[in-house]
Formats: sequence, structure tokens, C-alpha cells
Amino acid sequence: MRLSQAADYALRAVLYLARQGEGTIVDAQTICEDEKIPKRFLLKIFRELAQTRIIESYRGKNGGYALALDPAKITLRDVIEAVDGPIVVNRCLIDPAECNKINGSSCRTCKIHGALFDVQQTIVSKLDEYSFADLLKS
Amino acid sequence: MRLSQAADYALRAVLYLARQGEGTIVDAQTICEDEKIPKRFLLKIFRELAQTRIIESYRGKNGGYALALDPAKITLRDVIEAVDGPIVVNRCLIDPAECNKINGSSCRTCKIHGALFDVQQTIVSKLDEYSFADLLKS
DNA sequence: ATTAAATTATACCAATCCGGTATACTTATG
DNA sequence: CATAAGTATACCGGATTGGTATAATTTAAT
Repeated sequence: MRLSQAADYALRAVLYLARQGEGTIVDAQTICEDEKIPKRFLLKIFRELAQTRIIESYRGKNGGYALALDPAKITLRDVIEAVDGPIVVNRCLIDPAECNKINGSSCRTCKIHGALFDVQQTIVSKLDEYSFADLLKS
Repeated sequence: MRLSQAADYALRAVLYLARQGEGTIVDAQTICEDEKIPKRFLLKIFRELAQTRIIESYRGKNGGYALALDPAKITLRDVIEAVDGPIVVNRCLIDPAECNKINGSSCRTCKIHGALFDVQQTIVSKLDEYSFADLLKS
């Protein structure tokens, strides 16, 4: 039930870009120095964020990265899922075949997994409540 | 943000014991066959559950395991934390020294980590809402 | 054009965690 | 005292994590 280090870095980097304002280009070197994030690792993370269109990348000299969207349109969930993949509390909540309790009662009717699904929904909607516009107001 | 396989097994095994009723002793062999859980792995999990006094173990011939408490007093959180350790969404939420953003703004004042703390609280209280008495009603 | 500064792609690596197993020991019942 | 249970410890292979290396590509400025 823990975020990866990459997701933590991603949140900080996106907040950093949000502070500069949507569209303002900053290069990775500057960001990783300011935020104390290993550069090559940040580059990898940024590629994932660029693929999901949360940030935009600009190649070549004077290139860098910029927020692709209004901070109000980016939530904690967006960034976390871009880096760590979808929020899934229990294996069988994605793939019922993973549910190795095959004795009669199927995954669908299992009370525990029903409860865990509720927990998962709660987490996802909580993460969706926080936009980066909210995080800027501090 | 995913439960371990061990925690999933633990939830199922505790629900199994809850169905038998508090105090009823069942041996690991029977449980692992019924619930399709690898026996040695279940034994390891049960030791952790016994240490946190969720279940009681009985050694020797005719030994086994029984629920140590009223199912209404055992929550999803209790079982998950017994097996996976405390619910911690972000490293620095346990250990501020882990917070490697040291540049001026401390972990305490970091907006992201404040939000993640709120998320964590939400998860924990949701997991506390479900007791095994609830799960029996189905 | 050339060069320098930036991202991209691919692949690699060590360390840790995860899921599970093995061996040897201890305890209690009949 | 034999047998059937749990206990303790330690091991193991594979996957994931966190991070690095190398080489290629793109772009701006000169």
C-alpha cells in the first residue's frame, strides 16, 4: 500500500512545473537540482508523464519540459497512475483468473473482495479530489 | 498500492475461522485445503496473526488455530497490518529522514505529503470500517 | 554547416521484496 | 513414548524497484 519512489518524485516534479505555470519550459537539469532527484531517473519518469500527456517535452537545445494542462485538470491520481500504473488493491480486482480461491464461491461473490473493491474506490476518488491547483494554494 | 498475497490469504483464513466461530479450533491442514492456500506459507502467516493476538494457536496433537476475538472486534485493517505492516502511503510519512527533499522546505510543510497523509488516513479508516462480523453477513 | 545542449531509446545492473519451501525442533495428547 | 500438531530459522528463485550507462536523435544558436 505504498507509492513507489518514482511516483513520489513525479508528484514533486509536476508540482514544480505547476509552480512555473502551464506551458513554461524548464530543463531536467534544473528541476533535478532544485528537487534533489537523480537526473537519469527523472528523465525516465518524465517520459512516462509525457506519454500520458500530463507534461510536454521539448527536444534539442533550450528544450525541456512543461505542464501540458491547467494544474486544475491534473490530480494526484493522474500522476500516480501514469508512473505506477492503475490503483489496484487486490490482484483479483483486475483479473478474476488471479483469484485463486476457486473452491465453489467465485471471486464475484467473495465478501472480502467486495469490501476491498469498496476500499479501492475510496482511494481512487480521494486521489482524484486533489488537483495540482489545490496543491499550489499553500 | 496493492495488498500482498500473504495479506489476501490472511483475510480469507481469518474469515474462515470467523465462520467457525470464536474459539473453535481448526488445524492448518484443513484450512489450507479448503481455502487453497499453500500450507507452509499459511503457517508462516498464522504465526504473525498469532503474535498480534488476532488468532490463538494450539500446539501438539489435536492442535490448530482459533479466532482469539469476537469477529466484530477484528477489522480488515487489523489483519492487513498484522501481515503487511502498517499502512504507509509514502516513505516520509513514517520517517521524515526518508524525505529526500531537503532543499529548504521541510517535509512537514510539503503540500504533497500533507495531501498523501490525508489519503492515508482515509484508507486506514475505510479499512477499519469493515469488521469480520460484517463480512459474515452475506 | 557545425556544434552544443537538450530529450529519447534501449538496455543493463545491484539490491530488495515477495511468494514459497526445507529442515530441524518443540509441544501436547492418547 | 509415538504421533500429530505448531514453531523457529533459514534459505531460494523470480520479480520489482531504484537507478545508471550508452548511444542516438532533435533543435537552437553560432
